[in-house]
Parts: sequence; C-alpha cells; structure tokens
Amino acid sequence: MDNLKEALKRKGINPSYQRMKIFEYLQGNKSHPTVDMIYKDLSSEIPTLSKTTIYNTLKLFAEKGMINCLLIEGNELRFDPNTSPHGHFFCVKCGAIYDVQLDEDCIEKIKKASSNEGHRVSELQITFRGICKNCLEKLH
Amino acid sequence: MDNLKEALKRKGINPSYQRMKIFEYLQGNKSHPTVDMIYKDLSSEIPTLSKTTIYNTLKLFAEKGMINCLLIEGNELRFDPNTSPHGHFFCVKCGAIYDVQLDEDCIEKIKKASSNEGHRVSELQITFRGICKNCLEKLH
DNA sequence: ATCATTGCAAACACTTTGCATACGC
DNA sequence: GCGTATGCAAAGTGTTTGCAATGAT
Repeated sequence: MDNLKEALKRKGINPSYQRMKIFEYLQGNKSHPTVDMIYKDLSSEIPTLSKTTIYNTLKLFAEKGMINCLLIEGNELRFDPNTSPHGHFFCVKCGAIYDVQLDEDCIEKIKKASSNEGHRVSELQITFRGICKNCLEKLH
Repeated sequence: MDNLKEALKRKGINPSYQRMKIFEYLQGNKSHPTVDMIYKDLSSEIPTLSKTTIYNTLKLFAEKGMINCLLIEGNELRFDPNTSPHGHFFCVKCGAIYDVQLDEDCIEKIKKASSNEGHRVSELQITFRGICKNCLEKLH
C-alpha cells in the first residue's frame, strides 16, 4: 500500500484511501475496465464509494498522464493504465478488449502522415474490431 | 435526385424521401456530421423530420456498408460516407475532423499485428488527436 | 388492405454538476 | 479551523424503444 501512496505522491496527487484503491485496482486489472466495473468490484470493499468519486479520480489520473481514456464501444469510457503506445482489439462478440503490440516504425510512419498535412499530433488511438481468439475457438 | 434513388435501390434500400435527403446530405458533407448536425441542417428543408428517422436511416446505411460510424470524441456518433480505409485527425481546439490518407502497407502491417495474436480483424479505426493546421496558424 | 416508414414521447444509459457532509493536516 | 475530497441527488446529453399515425403500392 505504501508504494501506491508514493506513486501517487510522485505524480502530485494527494493519496486518499479511495484514490489508492482505484489506482491499485487499475494496476491489477488490465481489462480496460469501465466506471461501472470499477464501482461494482470496489464497492464491496468500500461500501460508501460513489461513482462520482470514481469519475473524479479517473479524470485526475488522466490529467496527470497516469492512465488513458479510451472510447472504444458504445457510450462507455474505458480506462487503460498502460500509457505506452499500443493498439486495442475489441471483440464484437464477447466485448473483451485486448492490447495489441504495434510496430514502432509503423506508428511513427502513420503519425507522420498526419503531421505532413500540417497538424500537430499529440495522441494516436488505433482500434481493431472483430472476433477474438477465444470466440473463434468456441465456434467449432 | 434520380441518381440518389438509384444508388439506394442498388444497395437494396427503399428510397424514401427522407432517406434520399439524408444520403444526399452525407454525400455533399465530408465533415463527419453528428446526428444533431444532420437534423439541424435538414429540418429547414424537411420540417417534420425527426431524429428517430435519422438514427434509423444511418443505422440502415451502416448495415448496408454505405457509411461508417465513428466514435471519435465525447459521446457523439459521427458518420462517414467515405468507407475506404483512412484515418481521422480530431482537433482538440476547434473540434474539426480531417481525413488522413494512410500508407496501405502500413495498414496491412498493423492489421497483421492483431491477426497474428489469433483474432479475426474486420475493422480498423485510426484516430489522431492534436491541434489542426488552421488552429496552429491562428496562434501566431 | 397491407406493409414499411415516419416521428413523437418516454425510457435508457452514461456522465457531469451542485452542494452539503466528512476528512486530514 | 480550513481547504480538500467525498458522495448523494438532480440535471444533462446522446441514443434507443414503444407505438400510433402516415404513406406507398
């Protein structure tokens, strides 16, 4: 718990109990959870937890560059503690989201395509949609 | 108007007045409009037009592969009549969305990265965020 | 007459806001 | 004690649904 506290402090974030718990949850959960998932999973441990706090906390984390907000499916935000450049595969069948490692050269090349048109690119989101490995196997 | 009618028929879509008008609007408007933009722009011409009809029509067009639905910013769907593979640049300052031409080889390479992990990719969305050319120029 | 399309109103789902309470130094 | 963090309730926003009215053949 102390290392969580230190990690938040280092980012200039006051390490309250809720913030530490949400941060811990994100670290141990790479499934790109929604606010609702975080709420459901943590409210047994923190019965008074409110969604407002989760929204506030995630917004704060995102502002400090600790997590990325993803808009992948429907109207639900998802949160990703992995801020290194990578893509996401969304399974239209089961709704799972997988990280996809991408070739660095390709990412640079693609970023340049946009810069070349005169825009200043700060972020790049690459999202795949299709049917995931697990669902494909179940079809047999 | 007749060529619009034919285009819809060819796709197996009953060419009602509303559908033709919405299709025409999309053809002449490459700014990736939202439902609200379409509604505001067309309701002067079609005073009885309802958003439900726009939603229904766009859903139908998307199912027939005539347009793509984009989830780029906030919680608003955007619609793109250009179904060839390309990326989108979203300006965080003015909200404009630009098409970005992408290197075909790169797209193929990136698609493979995901297929290699065992998933079956059917769609790929590439979205840039940053400050657009116009806004950069205004900063001087 | 029949079937598809339209469009209003209500329901929904996710997010944000306003504000009073509780917490921590 | 004071400033920040929390959390309830209400409002806001985009989308979907239910269903009656309309339109086309």
